[in-house]
Amino acid sequence: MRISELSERSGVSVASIKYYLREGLLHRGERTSPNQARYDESHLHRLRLIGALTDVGGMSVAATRELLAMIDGERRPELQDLMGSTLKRIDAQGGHRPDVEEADLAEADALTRRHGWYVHAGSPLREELARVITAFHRSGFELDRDWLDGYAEAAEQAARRDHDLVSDTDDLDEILKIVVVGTVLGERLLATLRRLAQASEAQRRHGDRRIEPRS
Amino acid sequence: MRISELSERSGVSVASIKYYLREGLLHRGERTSPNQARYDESHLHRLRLIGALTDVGGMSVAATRELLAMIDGERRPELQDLMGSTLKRIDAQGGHRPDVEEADLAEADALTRRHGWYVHAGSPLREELARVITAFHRSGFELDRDWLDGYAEAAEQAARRDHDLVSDTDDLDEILKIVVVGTVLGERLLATLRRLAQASEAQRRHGDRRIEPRS
DNA sequence: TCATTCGGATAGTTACTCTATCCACTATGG
DNA sequence: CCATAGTGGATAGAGTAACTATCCGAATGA
Repeated sequence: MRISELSERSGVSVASIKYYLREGLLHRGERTSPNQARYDESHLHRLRLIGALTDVGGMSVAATRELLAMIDGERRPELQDLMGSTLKRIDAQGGHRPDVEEADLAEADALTRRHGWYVHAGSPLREELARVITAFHRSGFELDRDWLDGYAEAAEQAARRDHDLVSDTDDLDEILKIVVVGTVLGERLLATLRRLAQASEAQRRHGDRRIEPRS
Repeated sequence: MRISELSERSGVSVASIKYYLREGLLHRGERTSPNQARYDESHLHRLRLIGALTDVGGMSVAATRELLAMIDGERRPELQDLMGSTLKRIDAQGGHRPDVEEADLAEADALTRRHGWYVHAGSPLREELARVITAFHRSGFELDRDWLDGYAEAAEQAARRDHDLVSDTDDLDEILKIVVVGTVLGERLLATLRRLAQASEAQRRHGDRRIEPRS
């Protein structure tokens, strides 16, 4: 098919497709002449994946390109690197990092140790966890230990589910894709479910009571 | 204190503080003369909160303003509205919404029904859940029912923890603040913990095995 | 044939988040 | 009391991200 049909079928504008081609998120079509190319189903799938990662996953185009490059096997990472790399969609362009306090790093380490998690000392995830803890503190919250542990258990449960899914297959390409997409989309899924559960829990505990305007 | 001291103590540049003032995220200082104002601790706290929400929470300035307005009690929302509104940080400016497929809405409803969650038919969360499910499908995944339920249980566990925290107090202002900050920062916390748990689980299941380059 | 469409390059647009400059005025050290 | 550095506020500019529009010459298709 040609670019206009690809555009129609994917719902992505021709201009945007060209943009993704330029940016290297989408592989070029097969050239049939110096200025004519043919696209196929693989391009359609790729566009859908790009849409899922950017729209729902909230990833930047740059971060999406990196992730897709990993899926394509151009740079085969360790699982840890891969998860660290997806952090970049929050960092935006990874420029600034609010300083992490030493005490919060210690709190982060204590948490992971309580749960018996293996965390490399230089892991970006370790820093990120400390940063989130710092953010809580600077917002005026002291973190309850039980609350943190509850969250960690919830995270563990989700992670176990992810790996159960992976265990079904031996195809490395498929595993990688599941991990990548599962990390990004699974995060949105978990966040949305948490909000639903919160709203439902509020209903359950407080019935129809609303938060009233202040007197 | 004057603006330069506020800047030093908060680590936010004077220009940025002025920007937040302009944008209505930060309340004006007490004017002591036509062109002189005094700032206090409340401004410092607010700046820290802004930093937590934007840097760690990844929220836009516009979305942050809305959330802060709710905390300030200018518009007292229901819990559901409030959670829905935080979705906006993904929407960016709420412009485009990828169409949700009917079947995915049904799948979303089935999921919430299985868990006995109360979800209003017009809830933005219901649509968002369907959208995430659509994103999975369009990325080439069929969602395993057990996997989804596992995620839902994890979300429920996290939500219960949040409400345990809220139950400690009767101060509506405090509850609102906990819900808002807890929703945004808690999401980052849960996401980070999930990645840590994933990495750790990978280690546990596969030992030192790496993903090797393709032969 | 001849208007339409194509791929590709380049330039322009919009939105967001700051940052820099300007101004009239104020506080302060000497 | 004066020089100078700092202040609040307004306005304009800068940098980035993610498109979007325009242009071109070649190629397709009725």
